[in-house]
Amino acid sequence: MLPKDLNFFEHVYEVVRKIPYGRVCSYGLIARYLGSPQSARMVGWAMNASHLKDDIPAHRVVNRLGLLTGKQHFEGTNLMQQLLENEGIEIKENQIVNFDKFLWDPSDHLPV
DNA sequence: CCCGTGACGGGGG
DNA sequence: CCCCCCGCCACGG
Repeated sequence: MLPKDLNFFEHVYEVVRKIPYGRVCSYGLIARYLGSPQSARMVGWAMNASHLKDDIPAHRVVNRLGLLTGKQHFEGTNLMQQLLENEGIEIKENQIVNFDKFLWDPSDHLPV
């Protein structure tokens, strides 16, 4: 799957929809799972466009260090953090505490 | 058409 | 910790 594929965004959305409640994933892992490891930016772009759809848990996508780099794109000043905290994820200084415990890698749970 | 700008990530200094 | 460069590519000016 290449980002040139017109359905790249849709494939990203399919993966994001499968991130379990209370877990998070990174842009890079999603790109890697889709066979386009260099296209993490496009995953971010897909999230940017995802606000049109209401069935995509975009708050569960963070950067590779567990930082809430996308929070500016959510309403208000703290919606992304609040949504994650509602799912039992602790955040300190914009960073998910015990990130490795919550990280969900699609390659470990979804078919190739 | 070129160019700057990114919800990114890896590499190097 | 800081910085820069590169690959990636959609979008707007």
